[in-house]
Amino acid sequence: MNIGEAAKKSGLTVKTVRYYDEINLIKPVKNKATNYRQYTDAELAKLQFIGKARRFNFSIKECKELLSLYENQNRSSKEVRNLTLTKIAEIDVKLNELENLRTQLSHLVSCCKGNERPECPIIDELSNSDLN
Amino acid sequence: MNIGEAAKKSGLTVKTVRYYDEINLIKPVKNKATNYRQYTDAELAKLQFIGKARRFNFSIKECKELLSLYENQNRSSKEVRNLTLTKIAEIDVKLNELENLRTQLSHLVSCCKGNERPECPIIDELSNSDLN
DNA sequence: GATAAACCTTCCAGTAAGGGTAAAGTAAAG
DNA sequence: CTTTACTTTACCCTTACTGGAAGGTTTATC
Repeated sequence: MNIGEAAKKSGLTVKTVRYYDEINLIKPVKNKATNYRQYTDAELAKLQFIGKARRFNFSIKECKELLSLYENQNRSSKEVRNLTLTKIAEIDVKLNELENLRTQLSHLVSCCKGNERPECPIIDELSNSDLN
Repeated sequence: MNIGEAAKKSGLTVKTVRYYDEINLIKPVKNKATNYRQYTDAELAKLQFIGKARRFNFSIKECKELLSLYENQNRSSKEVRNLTLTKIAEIDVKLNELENLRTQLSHLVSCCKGNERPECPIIDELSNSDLN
């Protein structure tokens, strides 16, 4: 199938699919006559695989690893599991950071009257040179 | 003061400070003879202000807005408060996304034996062409 | 058969927010 | 006088694409 159909069926954009070819993630053969990319069903499945892994927040590099595990019939499920656990740990770090930020910003907002006057505890805090 | 000192006192890298000059965020005067950037105490304070706002997850563009409010003695605290509330809302969206991801990934991990065998529910789920 | 719409191609530029490195000028210390 | 530390500009690299221009191909319509 052509790139447009592959894109539609995988839920990716044509641009993205072309990009995955460019970075050697999923390289289709090319029709010699037209120079069009030709995607097989197996390649479509990989595109779908990548799309889902990306939605699960795996980076392209991690997707490459997952893809090679996906293609390797001798893989151990432990490898995949470990990759996923690492990803969860990263998400936890990010969650913590964001929760802290939220707490601090909420606190600032609760201190700020939010009226027409210039006095603003938020600006005051940002002006404070302590690094917290 | 020279850029090194300004960077150290603001907790930013020299590269970052130079970048802020480049994008017209904080432009110091230059010593004509040496072509070195000369930072005043007021500019140092702004660097510290930006550094803190960045740590609070404000983008450079938002930092520009906050900086102009910081410098505007006639600002209303409402403006600052609204910017902050918007930022909190963005953080909430991101928190939600991450929590969902975490839940889904945790579920997958709990289904995966993580042994030497190739059967892996995580890969199976990623291979599933449903978009969830 | 001509033409237009709907595909497809490559190439170039840009995003956010800097990081890395090189070559070269300047300053301070010994 | 030399070494070391600091500074300058300039350039490319990062992530994961997105947008657009200029042009080739295919399909549908007149």
